[in-house]
Amino acid sequence: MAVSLDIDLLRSFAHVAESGALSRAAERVGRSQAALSMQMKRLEDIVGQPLLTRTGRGVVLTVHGERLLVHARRILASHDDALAELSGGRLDGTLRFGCPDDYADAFLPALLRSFAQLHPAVVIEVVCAATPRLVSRYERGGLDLALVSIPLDAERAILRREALVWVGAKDGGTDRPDPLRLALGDPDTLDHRAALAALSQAGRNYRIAYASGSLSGLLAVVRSGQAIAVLTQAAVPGDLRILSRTAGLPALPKIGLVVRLEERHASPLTRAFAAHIRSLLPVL
Amino acid sequence: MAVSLDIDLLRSFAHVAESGALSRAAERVGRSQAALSMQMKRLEDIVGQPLLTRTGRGVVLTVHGERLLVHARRILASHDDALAELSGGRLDGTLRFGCPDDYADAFLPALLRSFAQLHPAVVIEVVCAATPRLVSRYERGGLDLALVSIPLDAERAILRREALVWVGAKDGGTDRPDPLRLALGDPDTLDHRAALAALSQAGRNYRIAYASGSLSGLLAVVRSGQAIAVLTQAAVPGDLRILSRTAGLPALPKIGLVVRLEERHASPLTRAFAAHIRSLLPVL
DNA sequence: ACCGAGGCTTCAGGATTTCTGATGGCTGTG
DNA sequence: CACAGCCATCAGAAATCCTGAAGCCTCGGT
Repeated sequence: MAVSLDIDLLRSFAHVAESGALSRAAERVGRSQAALSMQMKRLEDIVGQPLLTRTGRGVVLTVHGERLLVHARRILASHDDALAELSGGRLDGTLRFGCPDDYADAFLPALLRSFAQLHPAVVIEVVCAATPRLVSRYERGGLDLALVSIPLDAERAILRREALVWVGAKDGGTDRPDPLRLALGDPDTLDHRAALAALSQAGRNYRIAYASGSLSGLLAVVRSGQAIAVLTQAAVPGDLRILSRTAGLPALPKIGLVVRLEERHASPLTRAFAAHIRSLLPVL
Repeated sequence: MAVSLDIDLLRSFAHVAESGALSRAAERVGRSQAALSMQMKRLEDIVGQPLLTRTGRGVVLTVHGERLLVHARRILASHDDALAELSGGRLDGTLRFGCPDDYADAFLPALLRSFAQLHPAVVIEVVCAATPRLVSRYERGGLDLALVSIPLDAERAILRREALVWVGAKDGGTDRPDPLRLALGDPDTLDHRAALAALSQAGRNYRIAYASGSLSGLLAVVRSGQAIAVLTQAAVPGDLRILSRTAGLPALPKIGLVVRLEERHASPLTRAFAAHIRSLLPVL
């Protein structure tokens, strides 16, 4: 007797669960209905539990079936991710990928290099911008795929969590001017909003010393020691200092990263890159 | 040509990757070395990419192999979870399960009921206590399995994230006495510490009006309107009120939930229940 | 009440897949 | 240079899995 589940069996099972009938599931997976019947029996043998109860019209899941379905979906999702990333022989073509500029340094090199190793013929055009701009561009169809920041309390499955931190010049003194001088990026970004929210909640006075969409301009101001800023932890360059919370600055929330794409009409290449991000980002 | 990966193939592949040699992997999975060779070829056909480069001494993974290995481990972990939860025909015996008392109301009923449906012959002894006590009890061998809270910034894979919130009596006025009156639970818990940390960071004065390990005692004090408390969101009973942050109370962090067990020498029953928690908790 | 449609299971035969054991080639080591 | 360790390949055998036919059951319409 087999001791492992089988992807094909699980896929058939998922179809059965969705359609409520072996015969309809059989159509979808392109096999005879007898085959489906035998597959389900096999699955029940492997699991050692009944999964379906046969009614006159079709079948319904047992308790064990319901639980297995949860696992089956998870396994199938991982499996499809794996195949999307690796299969299809040589992929080629061009992909327009949007990446928040604060993550570009931290993630892009590893992401692009490892994907290029897998699929050397693919050209990836990277658009770096603040998340809100990426979103609008994506929605206008100007991107195939975008990595975006979202608040942590959102519903979606978060790929990775990043801390927001206060940063200042490395040699900056420990004294903080009372109207705190801030350098802030794009006004719609999470870090911008989180900074202001944290300060006003803590009742601190502040003054915006610099505001613009340009990350490098912002960093220049911070390096000059004229202001401090809020960045995602991964974006802090080595020559800046993370200001510990002992400095009297309010705590900042964490934010989440997700990948945006329409799973429905994405090309194999888009799927492959999405799967690559999903599997790599959590461990980078 | 097959269009799906196969769990057995992936398991063989994982063994090959770990041992660096087909022959050793063959021993471990109990097949001939020729079989392993053919399996790996099959896998390469399915994926459409070379996975191994044959050296004189053994094999090493290609770039594609490395990426597949990541996915393979994920898939195998899900698969083993599925089998652990469902298989083995009828499980029976007794399991000592530790659950933080603040989650007991929210999760235990669903968790125990659905597991009982799967394995009616199993008896689960539940120990409800604050996390630190569960941990010490677990470490003394007094529990087979425990659900525990940990800070969100920990390394481990978090099963679920819960918000900490301020709660007060439903009809409590909106005025807060300046030395805030707090009711706090076990002094080592995350909620206790988070409450004090948040208040002192915000510079609020407070006074501890009640402190004890008993959650129900604590709730009684809060109901009386004599004090406010910090609870995990899931633990707030319907007759208490969550104090919105507009009330001038400092923000509280979120915390994470993980399951504690020694994967090494856990019984099938323990594994089954752990797998059950892992698959159910995120969606409860 | 009866009949037909739709649905599931079972069975036997055959096609396909996958294993084993043997053989041979290759690569480093002593 | 011979040997040991390792992998690929091959042919036959074994196991698996599918198809198509036949049978049983339930439901709904006549």
